[in-house]
Parts: sequence; structure tokens; C-alpha cells
Amino acid sequence: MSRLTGTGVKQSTRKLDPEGTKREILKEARAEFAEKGFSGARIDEIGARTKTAKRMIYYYFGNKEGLYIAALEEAYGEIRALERTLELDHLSADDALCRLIDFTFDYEQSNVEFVRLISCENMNYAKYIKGSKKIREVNSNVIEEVSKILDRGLADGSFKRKVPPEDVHFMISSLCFYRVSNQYTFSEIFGCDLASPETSARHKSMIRNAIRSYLRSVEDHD
Amino acid sequence: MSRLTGTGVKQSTRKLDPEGTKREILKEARAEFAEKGFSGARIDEIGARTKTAKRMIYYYFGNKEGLYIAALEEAYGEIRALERTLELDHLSADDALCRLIDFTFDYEQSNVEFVRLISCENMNYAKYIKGSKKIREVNSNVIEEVSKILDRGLADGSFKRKVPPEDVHFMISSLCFYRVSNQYTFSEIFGCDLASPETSARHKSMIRNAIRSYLRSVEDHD
Amino acid sequence: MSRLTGTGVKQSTRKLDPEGTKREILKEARAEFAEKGFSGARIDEIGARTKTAKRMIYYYFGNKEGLYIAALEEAYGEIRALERTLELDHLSADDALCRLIDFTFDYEQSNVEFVRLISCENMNYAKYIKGSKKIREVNSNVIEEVSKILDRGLADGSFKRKVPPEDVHFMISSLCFYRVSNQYTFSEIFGCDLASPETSARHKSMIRNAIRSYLRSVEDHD
Amino acid sequence: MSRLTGTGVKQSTRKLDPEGTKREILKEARAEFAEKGFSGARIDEIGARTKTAKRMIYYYFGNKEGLYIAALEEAYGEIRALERTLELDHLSADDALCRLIDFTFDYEQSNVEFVRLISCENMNYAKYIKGSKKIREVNSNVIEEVSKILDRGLADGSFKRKVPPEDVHFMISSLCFYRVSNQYTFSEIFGCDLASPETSARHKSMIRNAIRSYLRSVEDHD
DNA sequence: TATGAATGAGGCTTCATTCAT
DNA sequence: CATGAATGAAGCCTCATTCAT
Repeated sequence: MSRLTGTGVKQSTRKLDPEGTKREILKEARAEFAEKGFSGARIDEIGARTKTAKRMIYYYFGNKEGLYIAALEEAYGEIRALERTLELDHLSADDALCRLIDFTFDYEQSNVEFVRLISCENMNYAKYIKGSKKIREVNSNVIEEVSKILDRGLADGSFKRKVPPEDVHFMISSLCFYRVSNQYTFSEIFGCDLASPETSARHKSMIRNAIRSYLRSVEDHD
Repeated sequence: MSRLTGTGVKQSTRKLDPEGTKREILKEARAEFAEKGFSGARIDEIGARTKTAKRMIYYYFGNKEGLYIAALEEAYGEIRALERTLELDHLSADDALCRLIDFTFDYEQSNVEFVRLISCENMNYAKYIKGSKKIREVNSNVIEEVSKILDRGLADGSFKRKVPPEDVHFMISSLCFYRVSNQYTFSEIFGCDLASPETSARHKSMIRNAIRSYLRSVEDHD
Repeated sequence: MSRLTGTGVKQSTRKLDPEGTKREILKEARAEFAEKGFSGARIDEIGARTKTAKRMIYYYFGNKEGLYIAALEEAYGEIRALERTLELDHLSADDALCRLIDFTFDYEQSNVEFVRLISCENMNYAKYIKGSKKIREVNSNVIEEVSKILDRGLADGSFKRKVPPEDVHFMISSLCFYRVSNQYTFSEIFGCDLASPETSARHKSMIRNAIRSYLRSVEDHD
Repeated sequence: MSRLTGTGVKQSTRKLDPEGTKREILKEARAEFAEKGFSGARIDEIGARTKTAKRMIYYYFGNKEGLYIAALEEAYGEIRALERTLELDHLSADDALCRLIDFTFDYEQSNVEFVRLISCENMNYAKYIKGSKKIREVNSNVIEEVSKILDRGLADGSFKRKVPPEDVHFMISSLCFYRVSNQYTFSEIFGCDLASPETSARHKSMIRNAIRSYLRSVEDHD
């Protein structure tokens, strides 16, 4: 029943900073899950990366799954929060579209962690976000934004084609996401580097204009 | 494999078909790795799905890593072999492009397993295919095919834009791959079903025409 | 107690009632130890059942062991205190014996918690009550009471047999205790229900008369 | 992926003796569960007591619960198997009854482990044996045997009272079981030693004759 | 070729307890 | 008196892999 005083190397004095502790755990969890996936991630590793004891993970998040879901929620929350600051309504349809595309491109290119978390969750058949209404809420805005842009473009004649907003969002997402998510196999197989500044700049322009030209064109190959 | 999972059912007769055994293991390995990822996949499970014993996996493939690489190689081999049967040279540039896009679209839509294996390997930072020259070889042809189409299109005036073939391959891949790889989170978040026949048909046409219109257009938004 | 189990519900107002707090903890501790045994019981659970915080358990009882001993002492104290109110001296030997048996029977049947605590302590080889003189004290009276009954019965001829009072107490205890302590396996195995009113009434009479007839009989099978 | 050759102290060469391994694990499991109860028992401890690796417990029994159930089944199996060798049919009702009582008394006194396992399972509300039809089967015979004795005794006049065989079994069980299960608290509290040869002999005779006298008597105190 | 038995290492989680306020 | 935050130790179990036949 006796207790040896811990020989912990980490901290000489215990700190009491619940919010800080929680935030730090979450930060390292995102990194670890993004790097190794859900089953590859190690709770031990996350614990080791933090200044607090591994034990606190269970204190605040219950278990590995709870921590993972929290990590996903935070990741989705961040990108959608930024998206909301874009002020697309002030811009012409064409400019707004390009701004949205550029934002998505830049964000995903700079936030590999986010992209990998989503890939990871798709490997899990999205089973962990199924329970999270927070994620649904946080994402609800995107389609609405695209929709407004498309309506404006059709009205002012800059777009010719009526396309469901989900489909446009899908194209933006695909082209920006895949570049990051699949950069490793793509670069390896085709001997290029998708992350290089040149390729990056070229692709950014290409994605923008591919989507624009689709919305502006009318002739189809069926 | 545990004593608890029942015994004596499998090996009523010893079969001596090394190639068959190997093929069967590989088939189940692909399924398991595609479903669970590398670290989530279970050697035990692959053994259980097979008519032969788990021990044979080690006999034929050395270890989990060897089995996984073999699974990847086979998966890449299959799609590229099919791609080679397309006989694109006989077609006009426009038709050839569309045929290649359609093939990619259909193949990835029908072979979720393939898509997930590639996603999985990207989660691994492509570290396992780095060693495999077989995979590089097997993929070498694709860019060449695209290149020929683009040249032909520029020559006959059906395409206006000079685009690196890797970039066109990138667009095709992105749009076809993401639909499958990210269908779970996308469908969950936006309350749709990317795999439904309607969405599928609409997207197939959209992808085809987005890429075509890009190649045929000239005005850029910079 | 984990952050996950909801906060801020309990301590709307600080109550300053040390005795009440202590009593409440003890009550829940008895329930928890009786239900799960010493090693199965959870300090967290006892804390959760209480309106006060888990920390108070350590404040008042030192540790799990201290709490457990306090629970045992209280449990023994209660039954012996009631036993002392029986006023057996006013009754004939035969009546007094039956009254004591009936009391034991009823008390143990109604206080499964008590029975389980004793069972639990026996699983612990009685190591925790060894230190407690309180428990010895509190139990000292029982044998004395039985002894008086037996003496009276031999004197007035209603009992024929001279039996050590400990042995009679042992028979009463065995027959009343086992019915409760072992009701789960017994009922399960023999497909009956020891707790049903019918069986209960039948057994109560049987126990009474088995002990009586033993004290009244003389012929032995050796 | 490399494997260090084990520095195991236990055995220089691996043995392949599945039945022996299983038996050894079960033997040590019975001892551990009987000593500490289900939640107090330590899989590690059981593993350490055996000549094989802890891992084999999971190989053969799945988990702690599976091992515990197997231990219970074996324990019940043993006593009932011995009971079946008693050949009570050849004896007079009175002799048969005494022989059965003596057997129960001796067996439980000598097999504290069995008694404690049953106590333990009652602390678990018999939840683990609920699933086991093996245990029900193995116990089915007992009541039948008692019933035959009672019938014979009523027929030849050695017993006067018609008592349900379950109730007689209950009395035998109670008196023999409690002596062992509760010896620790009883001895501690009343300053005696229920396991001593003298007390043991006295109780054995007492139990025999208490049950006999009940069956032979008719006057009740109601 | 084929297989059941065996295993060390390490993974997730729980637990009683103590620290700091 | 009271409490939320923090923690080391240890528990159960899983996993890829190797041994012995």
C-alpha cells in the first residue's frame, strides 16, 4: 500500500493547467494519428510527446477512440473556421470561386496533418465521425458558400453551366486533397515532387482554371 | 491462431498446390490490408480467411511486410495491365482522352480495394513501394500514353493548351480516386452518396468534360 | 474521477456536515464492497455514488483498506446491536432458541449486504478483521446468550443433549448464512429459488426444528 | 522486425504437450482464483506459477473469464465424479445418508479450494456459471441420490418426515460448506479453530445426527 | 510441404492514491 | 472542510513471429 515517490524526469512540480494540458495532448494526438493512422498511432507515443503523464489522456478523453474523435473534430473545426473568414460575398463570382479554390489549395498543402487525418478516417470507413454531430455542423456552411457563388455567376453570365454545388465542392476538394494525400505514391512512381514550389504553382493555376473552364464551357463529350 | 477458434475443419485433405495457395493468401491479404490498413491488418485474420494455415504466410512471404508489398505489386499490376489493353492509338485525341478517363473512373469505382491499398500506402509515406522496382516498371507506361494523346490533340487542334502529361494524369487520378477514397467522409458530412448510380453517372460526365474543357480553353484567371 | 463523467452537478452548495458525509460514504462503501468484494470494489464508484467527492474518502478513512474495515465494523455492529434487543431471558429455553434462530434467519435474509461482506472477508482469510478489536468485542455477547439458553434447556429437561454453545451457534449460522451467501449458485444449479417466500418459510421452520430435534434427541449414528 | 532470441529462464527447450500445458494452467488457475477471487486473481501470477508462458493462457482459454469458467467446471466435475462412486444404493437409508454427509464433510474440509471457488462465484452472483450447461449437467445427479435415500428411509420407517430432497441437500451443504468457507471469520471472532481435528470430529458427528434427528422427529415448534 | 504449439514484446486501460489550491 | 488535476504501477490482452514435428 505504500507509494514510492515518483522519479519522474518530466517535471519537478506538478502544474495545474487543465486547458493547457488538454490542448497539448490534442496537438500531439493530431500529429501522431496523422502520421500513423488510428491503429498505428500509439497512446504511449502521444503521452511521451506531452509534458504531462500518459494517464491524463484517459482522464480527459476516455480512451484512444475519444482522443481520435477529438482530434478529428478540432481539425475540421479549424479549416471551416478559416473558411468562414474569406468574405466571399464581396467578390465577383469568378473571383470568389478562385479565392475559395486558392484557400483550399493552400490550406491543404500547408496542413498535411489535416489531409492525412481525413484519409485516415476514410480508411476507417468514416465510422468515428458518424457519431459526431459537431463535425456535421462545422461543415454545413461550405456547400452554402459554393451555392451562392454559382448562383451569382449564372446570374451575371460568367458561368454558363448549372452544376450542383456539391459537385463543384467535390472537384475542388478532389484536386486539392489528392495532391497532398497521394503525393507519396505519385511522386515515387512518376519520379516527380508534387510538393515542389514549381509543381505547386503550376497545379494551383491549373486547378483554378480547370474548374472555371468547366463552368464556362457548354460543349460536352458524351 | 488460437485453439479456441475451432480446429480440424480446414485440413481434411492436404492439398499440394503451392501456386494456388500463394494466390489465395495474396487475395485475402489484399482484402485485409485494403480494409484495415497496414497496422490494422491482422496476419491471424488473413490466415483465418485462407483454407491453409497461417504458418504458410511466413513460408511464402517472409513476414507481414513482404506480404503487404506483394499485395501492392499485384494491385498495381492489374490496373496497368488492363490499361494497356485500351488501344488508345486507334482513337482521336478527344476520344482517347475520354476513353482513358472513363476507364480510370470505372476501374477505381469498381475496385475500391485498389484505391484503399493506395491510400493505405500513402498513409505509410509510400515507404514500402520505395523498394519495389516492379511497381515503377508497371506504371511507366501511363504517362507515355497520356503524352501521345496530348500531342495528337495539339496537332489536330482539338486541344489548345500545352499541359505536361503528368499534370493531366494527375487531374484524372485526383478526380477518379478521391471519389472512392474519400466517399465515406464526404457522404457522411454532406449527406449524399457518392457511390449511387445517379451521382456516379453525373460525375463521370463532369470529370470527362472538366478535363476536356481545360485542355480546350485558353483564358486564365491569374 | 474522470473529467468525462460530467462535472459541476454535485457541489452546487458546499455542505458542512462532516458526520453526514462520513455516514454517506460508509453506506455506499458497504454496498460497493458487498457487491464486488474487496478487490472488485472501486473507490471511484463509491465516490460517484456519494454526493461528495472521492477525495473525501481518503480524508476520512485513509485508504481503501481503512474504508473497508470501517464498513465491516459497522455491519457487525448493527446485527449484534439488534441481537441484544431480543430479551431472550424472559422466554423458555425452547422459545428463546427459536426466537434467536428466527432472528438470525430473518436478519440475514433481509440483509444480503451483511452476508456478502462476511463472505468477502472470508475470501480475504479474515485478514482485515484480525486487527479490529471492535469486531471481537461486538460479537462477544452471542455465545454467552446461546450458552444461557442451553443451560436453561438442560435444566428444565427440554434439551437432552449437552452441546457446546459455539457449536449451536455454528449450526444456526451455517443454515441461515449459506441460504443467502450461496443462493446464487444453489438456485442456478438446482433450478430453484432460495429467496422465494415458499422456500423461505419452509426452510425457516426446518432450520428451527432441525436444531431443536438435535438438542432433544440422544441416539447417534457413529 | 528482427527478433531477439528469448532469454527465458524457464525452459531450455520448448515442450510440446498441449494437454499437459492446459492441465497445468488450470491447476494453477484454480489455486489463484480460490485464493484471491475473480478480480483479485492475477493472470500474471497464474502464468508465473506455470512452466509455460503466460501467453498460453490466452491461447487455450481466451481470457480471464474463460479460464475462470474452466476452473469452476473442473472443480464441480471433480466432486460430483467422486460422489458418483459412493455406491449408496447398497446401503440402508440411514447408512447411506450418513455416508453422503461424511463424504461431503470430508471433501469440503480437504478441498478448501473448491469451497472458496464456489464462494467466489457467489460473490459474482453466479454470473459465470449461468452460461455453463456443463455445470448443470454435472450436478444433476445429486438431488436424485438424496431422493432415493429419503424414499427408502420413509419406506422402511427409519425416517418419519417427508422432506424435499433439495432441502436435505441444502442442510448437508450448508453445514459442511460454511465450516470451511467461513472458518476464517468464525475462528477469529470466537477464538476457536474450526479446522482443528477435535472440532472437526465433533462437528462431523453433530452434522450427521442433526440431520438424522430431524428426519426422525415429528414434533415441531411453529 | 505443412502445421499446431509456443512466445516476448508491447498495446490499451484501470486503479488507488497524492498534489496543489 | 473540500475539490479538481495529476500520476506511477500494474492489469489484461494482442500481435507478429518462431519452434518442433
